[in-house]
This record gives sequence, C-alpha cells and structure tokens, in this order.
Amino acid sequence: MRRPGTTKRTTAAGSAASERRDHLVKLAAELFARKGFQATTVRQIADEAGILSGSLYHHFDSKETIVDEVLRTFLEDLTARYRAVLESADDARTALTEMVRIGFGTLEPHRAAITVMQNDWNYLRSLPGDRFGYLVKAEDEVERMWVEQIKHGQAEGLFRDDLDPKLTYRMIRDTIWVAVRWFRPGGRLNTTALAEHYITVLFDGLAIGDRTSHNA
Amino acid sequence: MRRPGTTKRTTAAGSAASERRDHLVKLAAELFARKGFQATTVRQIADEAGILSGSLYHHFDSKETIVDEVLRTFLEDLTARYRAVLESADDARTALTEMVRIGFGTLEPHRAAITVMQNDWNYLRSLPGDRFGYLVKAEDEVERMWVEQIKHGQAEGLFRDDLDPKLTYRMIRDTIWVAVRWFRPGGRLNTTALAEHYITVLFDGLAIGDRTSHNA
DNA sequence: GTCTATATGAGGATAGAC
DNA sequence: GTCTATCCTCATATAGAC
Repeated sequence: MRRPGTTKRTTAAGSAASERRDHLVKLAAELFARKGFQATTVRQIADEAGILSGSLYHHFDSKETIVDEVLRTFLEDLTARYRAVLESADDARTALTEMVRIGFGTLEPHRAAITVMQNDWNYLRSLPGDRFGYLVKAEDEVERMWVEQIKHGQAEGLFRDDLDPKLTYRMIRDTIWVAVRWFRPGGRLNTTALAEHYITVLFDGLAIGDRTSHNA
Repeated sequence: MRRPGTTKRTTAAGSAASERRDHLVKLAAELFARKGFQATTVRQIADEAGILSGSLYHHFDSKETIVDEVLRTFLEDLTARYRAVLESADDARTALTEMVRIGFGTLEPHRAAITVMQNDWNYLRSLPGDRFGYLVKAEDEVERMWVEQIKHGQAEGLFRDDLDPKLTYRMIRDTIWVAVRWFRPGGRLNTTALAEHYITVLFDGLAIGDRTSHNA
C-alpha cells in the first residue's frame, strides 16, 4: 500500500517479477510450513535472508502479503493442471486417476504451500476482511471438477452407485493432501509410488476375492 | 509450579478433579480448535469463562498445561478403545473395520482435541523440552496396532499382498482424522454413515466389476 | 535495497489485595 | 477463586539516513 511501485504485484504469476522477491517468498514459505504462519516472525524471515526485518517492508506490505503469494502460486498451478487433464480425459476413471496423480505430483514442488494451507487455512480465513476469500473460491472450483467426474463415473456404470459423490471427493482430497505431513522427498517411496498405491486401493479396495459386504 | 496444591494434576484422568478446571479446559479446547493454539490468547480463554486472565493462573501453570490436558484426555480414550477392540476381534478384517468405526466415533466427542492435534501438532512438538514427547509415543503405539492388523490380514490372505502396510495405515489414519475439518454434527451425514461409507471404499473400492488393473 | 532506531501494541505471566 | 495492576518480552510495522 505504501510503496505502490515496488509492491503492487499481488499474484505470483505477475510478469517480470523481481527474483529477489520470489526468493524471499520461498524462504518465508519454508518457515511458514515448518513453524506455522503465526509462529513465524518477520525477524526470522529476514534472518534467513540475511537482512534486517525492517528491510522486508521494502518488498512487501505485510506478512500477510507474503503468505498470500505463497498460496496463490500453488492454487493457480493446481487448477491449471486439473483443467488440462479434464480436457483430454476420455472416461471418468481415467480422469480421476490422472487427478490423483496430479495431486500427489504437487506434493514435492508445492510442499510448503500445501502445508501452510492445511495448518493455517482456518486462521487465514478468520482474518478480518475478505483478503483470503479466494481460497474458498478455488476450493469450490476444484470440488466441482472432482464431483463431476465421480458422478459421470456413476452414470457410466463404472463406479458404485451407493456412494456419496461429495463425500467421496472429500476423502480422496484429504488423503492426498494430508500426506504432506509425513512425506519426505528421498524417502522409501516417491510421489509416483504413493499415487499408484492409492489408486489401487481407491478403485479396487484392500480386500481380495469376494466383494460381498462383510460387516461385523 | 507455583501452586502445587491446586495445579498438580497433569493428566485429565486424574481423580476427584475440580469440575471448574475441566470446564475451563473445555472452553479453551474450543478456542484452540477454532483459532489455533497460538492465536488463542489467555485473555480470550478467560473472557469465555467470564473471569480475568490473571485468574486462569490459579488453575493452570501456563497455556501449555491447558492444551496438554486437552490432548492427553483424547489420546488416553483413543488408545483404550483400540486395545479393547483388539482383544476381541477374530480376524484382521473385523479388527480393521472396528478400528475405523472407533476412529470416526471419536470425531464428535473429541472434535476439538483432534482439530488441535492436526493443526498444532508440529508447533507443539517443536517447543523446547520434551513436554509433548508423549504425542509421538502415543502415535507410535497406535501405528503398531494398525500395521499389525494389516500384516495379519495379508498373511491370512484377506488383503492384497502388494500394498505397503505402513503406507496403507497412514492413508487410513489420515482419511479418518482429517474429516474433522469439514464434519459438522447435525449435518447430512453422521459419523456412523461416514464410517460405513469409508469401510466400503477401503475394502472393496470405488470401481464396479472387473478388478484388473486399469492404468492410463 | 538495506540500515538504525523506534513507535505501538499485545502477549504470557506474576504479586498481592480482597 | 477472582480481581487489580503491572512486568517484561517480543511482535509488526514505520521513518528516515545511507
């Protein structure tokens, strides 16, 4: 607000950006992910960058502006990827499979942003004003895409008809994103393996053999 | 530390407790869940209780002591329930089914505690000292119980052999707990319906018909 | 673009009266 | 068991020199 010339960029997709600024955003994102948005101080961000906290305000209006940029970048990339898949998928099962792969595929490049979304979503949404209202908008768009495919699959006779599409979507979404809590790059399993593992369970289930209900 | 006579209780299971104290813990838990542990101030907790912030320190040493009590109560209840099921379950599928039901069953009575665990786990664990080390201990115990059942199921020929037990456990666990984010009592679906829905997908999958792999 | 220095406020916690 | 009053620390953000 105070230095329109240097801080007017509000989306990370904004052209011709300062690399310095982007670098600062990345440093901040790691701290936000590790310690939480609120617990991260502007002093820590500045320390990480080797400058003093006051100097940060040459680049950003506020701490909120930084986290805003972290989340926007992620959401823009995610929705773009989903849209691309949906244009080319032939049937619902293929579309869902690809969407699951996209989800797990963002775990590594957007690990920090996803962590922040998970942990600080409630807090950011509760802030006065509607600054983070776009979070809900983006979530709604993504939900529509998933639910539509699930319903198509049911209509096509590919998926069980007795499942609630919205509930099914939520469980898939949660299972994917929440993996950022424990996923570490370079570990025993990479995100591709995670995706294929989950796709197997999701479509075909854990059980072997008969598919009759088996309730206690 | 300062008033051993009134603040020595460290576990919520501690006998003959002050109902006043328990009530304060409940109020605090709701605030922690709604706004996050760090964003909740002792003044807000006191406001909610109709007293002043200083008065809280008659009941608790610190804000951390309060959240400690919230989490302990939940974890003690949860592990006790799991142990009870595992004593009586005949086969792995029955055991897992019951464990899923237990998980969803805690969503309502322990909604606040589960929310805090999800959102503030990282932060609480990062605090100096080992005050919240028991969180990891409890998690490990729970993991052992689940993984054991999954392995049994595979050995018995009930479950697919090509799935990673630990990874499967994590995905189940995450799917259950993360539902606190959107689950609201009194909504379209109750926790029993959630559990049965998930049990269906987990064991038998989304797809109808052939169980051959179907990758793009 | 970074620094020095500082305003301004809020947080957790404490001491002692009632 | 609660209140009044307050300490001390640390937070975000600002102003202006360099």
